[in-house]
Amino acid sequence: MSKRGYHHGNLRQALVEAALRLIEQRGPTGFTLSEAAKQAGVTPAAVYRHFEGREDLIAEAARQGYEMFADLMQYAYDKGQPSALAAFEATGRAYLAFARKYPGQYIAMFESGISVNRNPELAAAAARARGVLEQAAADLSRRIPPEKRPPASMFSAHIWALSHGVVELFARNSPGTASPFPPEDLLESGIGIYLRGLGLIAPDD
Amino acid sequence: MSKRGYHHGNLRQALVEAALRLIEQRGPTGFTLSEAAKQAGVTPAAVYRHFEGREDLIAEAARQGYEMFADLMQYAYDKGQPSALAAFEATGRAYLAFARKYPGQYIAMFESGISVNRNPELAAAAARARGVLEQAAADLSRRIPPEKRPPASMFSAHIWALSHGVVELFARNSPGTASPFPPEDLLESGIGIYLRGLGLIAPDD
DNA sequence: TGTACATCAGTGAACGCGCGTTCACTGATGTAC
DNA sequence: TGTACATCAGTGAACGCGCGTTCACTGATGTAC
Repeated sequence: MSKRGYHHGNLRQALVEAALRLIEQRGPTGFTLSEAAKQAGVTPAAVYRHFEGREDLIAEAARQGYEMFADLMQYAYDKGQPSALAAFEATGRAYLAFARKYPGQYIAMFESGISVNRNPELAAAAARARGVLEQAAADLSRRIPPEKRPPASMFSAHIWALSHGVVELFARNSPGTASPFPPEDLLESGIGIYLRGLGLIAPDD
Repeated sequence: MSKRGYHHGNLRQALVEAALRLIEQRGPTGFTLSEAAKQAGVTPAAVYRHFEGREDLIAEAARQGYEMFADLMQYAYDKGQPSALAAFEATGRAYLAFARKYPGQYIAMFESGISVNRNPELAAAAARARGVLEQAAADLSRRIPPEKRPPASMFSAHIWALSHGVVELFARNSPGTASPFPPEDLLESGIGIYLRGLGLIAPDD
């Protein structure tokens, strides 16, 4: 497991990590295969021993991101059990926590322009992440009388969209505007109002 | 006003339009100054008679987008008067309508990575757009008892985030996943539930 | 109406650059005997 | 334990490309007289 010498040891993962660092610092545009290779201490040509090319490297970064994302949300969901409400709220918080803690992965997943259907492993990881949120939404919506219950997938799409919007507009400094509120508060209060609208928490909670 | 010949006539605007077309087709990454010049029937060097460079051209495309965006939302707001609720809902719908109708502008504004503070004109246009939504939110929230009323800027931030999230995740085909619902329905139902949560529309509407 | 001239929007050639990708190679590693 | 050899992860040079930007120029346009 010597890191020095002609053979790297674990170049594949080192390249993914360099790519994540670059994507985080310079955005998906600023990322280059050559720079990632350089940061891993290796010639650009060496990358082709492990990946098909630039896009394939980004896709692997995104895949790893989705795996972590799904794990994190699953963990939050489990921890909130047996309360469906607690599980759901923890899952929502995990979304933002992930975006904050792993910005490189988040950007690779949602802003790099790579399709989630690029390869089966990536698609599977993304589906798993989506599944956790939908499960949490389904659990919670079972408490709503069936005739006024929205489909669980719509419910979770609302929360996903709100979370994503908060991340993109207020949790990143890119638009130049300082966010008016801490993103965590913004998301938490938004979800709170939404759940009240569904009758899932008391109006004067 | 002859379009042919040595002098173009209105090259500046032609370049902006070519840029918008390219941004729409290939994303902010795929856009190049040279290609925009070519599409406008002109040498790349000619661009420098009208813009400082590539970024400046994108910024102008975004500025025009913000102006249209603000106009559209202002029009929707006015049209919904005197009902605060109708005005607000129309404004929300205008958000999505803009994103759909002017994808090039939308991408230049929100996905190109250019800062809204890049130049004063751009900042002013963006502030005007934000102002319309905040006004609509403030009007509407006046109906909520003061002690349980969230700040209007938080209120409008929630709606902006939800709208933006719906656009990014479900109104574009980029993630590869077919959207589970029409984005318009998703946004309308999401806003409906949210407003119910604020007590602004009847629980069993 | 005609001529001289200033203006300035465009040309076209050139630049240096870093990119992604390919290729024949080399030398470190690990295994068979 | 030592030697021969297969494997294969990395090298380094080369490629063609299109990019953004600069520069001295040219020729169309419009105005003054």
